[in-house]
Amino acid sequence: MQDNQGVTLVDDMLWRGLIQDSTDPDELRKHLDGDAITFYVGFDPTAASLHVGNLMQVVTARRLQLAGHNPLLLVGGATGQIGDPGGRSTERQLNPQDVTAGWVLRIRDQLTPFMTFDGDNAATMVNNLDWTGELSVIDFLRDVGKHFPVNKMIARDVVKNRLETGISFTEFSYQLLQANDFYELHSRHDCSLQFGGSDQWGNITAGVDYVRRRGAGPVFAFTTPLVLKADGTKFGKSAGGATWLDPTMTSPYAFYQFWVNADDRDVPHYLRYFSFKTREEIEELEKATAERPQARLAQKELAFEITALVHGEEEANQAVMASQALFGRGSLSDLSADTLRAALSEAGMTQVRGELPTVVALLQEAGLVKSGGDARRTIAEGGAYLNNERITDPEAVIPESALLQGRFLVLRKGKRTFAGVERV
RNA sequence: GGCGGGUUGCCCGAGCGGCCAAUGGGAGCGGACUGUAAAUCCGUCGGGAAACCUUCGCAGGUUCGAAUCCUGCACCCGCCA
Repeated sequence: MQDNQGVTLVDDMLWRGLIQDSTDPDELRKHLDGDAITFYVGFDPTAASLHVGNLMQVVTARRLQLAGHNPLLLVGGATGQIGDPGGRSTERQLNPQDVTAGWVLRIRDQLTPFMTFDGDNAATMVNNLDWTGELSVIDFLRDVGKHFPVNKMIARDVVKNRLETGISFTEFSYQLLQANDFYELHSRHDCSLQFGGSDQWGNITAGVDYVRRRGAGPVFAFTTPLVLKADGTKFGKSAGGATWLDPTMTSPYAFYQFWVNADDRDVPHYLRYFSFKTREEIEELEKATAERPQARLAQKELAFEITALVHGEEEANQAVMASQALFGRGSLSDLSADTLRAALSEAGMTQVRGELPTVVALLQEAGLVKSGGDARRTIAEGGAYLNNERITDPEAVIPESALLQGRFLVLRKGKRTFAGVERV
């Protein structure tokens, strides 16, 4: 598998830094750069939507499919009910089964646009509940459990880290389920490769070992690196919480802004991990950033590409347009009614009727502050703006003349949080 | 089963009868500097315009007055069995 410039899939992935750990690197290369194979990557339904932290896996699966391999996208209806003990110090709160089942459907829908489901190497959705749900306790303990030495299970980092603080048998068993998934997918779909985030390495190798113990295989695996941020904070969090892929949970505008605001030092990594641009294009962007960082060219290109991938090109264009209108140099009063409406809708629009309220009330209604005190504080700190002019009097009633195009107000908190108001 | 320790604001963590809406740190938020970046510095961080109201696991009680004392309940963590 290689493109017309002779760069193989593995070469490209190595350059991008997508391979953190792998079983036998030479074998992995032969496998991935050879004939089409079937691979799987799993997503557990632990929330109603995937977030940018999951994007690495989604995009990598797409990369492999574009290179000609056959994807199995597993949404863990079974494992999602058990809970991966990894990456946390306390027991998970189990969600009701019907909630998890609902999330499975949503996440399946969410994954769909990233992959192709027809053609020679069509992707397939699978759910481990299909083979785990009916497994009896006796069968599970005899057929699966017998292959897992507890001493090895305990030695795995994720379990070891929890031994002090506590881990239930439920979560302790998680690795058996994931290992069994690999075996089942190997038997049912001839799946020979699993990948996942580096936090999944233990679970993944448990699967590789298990397949071998059952006399099948060989199967291969690799993990993608944890996305790190230069400032040491967690990737994916931005003002107020996670950045979700679901447009009702994180608007396309906010999603676009998430990427635009990426730290200069992180952008080169993000481009490699998430973008489908070529190596030459990426290196070009890096050069541009080094020369004129304030132009944020790389951030903008990255933000557009990822937003278009996740939300479609139309939404991405809207986000760009809104960003230009709101952050642009020009005066807001120069914007047309249509542009204002569209831009503010992207940022979040609130409607008010009749008399315009005080700025404190308006800031609250627009959702920029969480209480009246918060609004007053923000104004006192000089962080509240109406139509890009700093608000100084919290009790001021907004005059009719402030309405842009006779009906819009642009509220801003701090440097970059906008909200629109439309008087109807 | 026994003994001891713990449960405080988003998180960590002081407080141990009034001066406590509760020290300190982190996160968050705002300002300055910039580039919608980083670093740094400053400010802010329950609700209320205020009076004042609601918070310190839950429910009662003692007291003029409790996060602080007592009783019961729940959960967590050690040590012993």
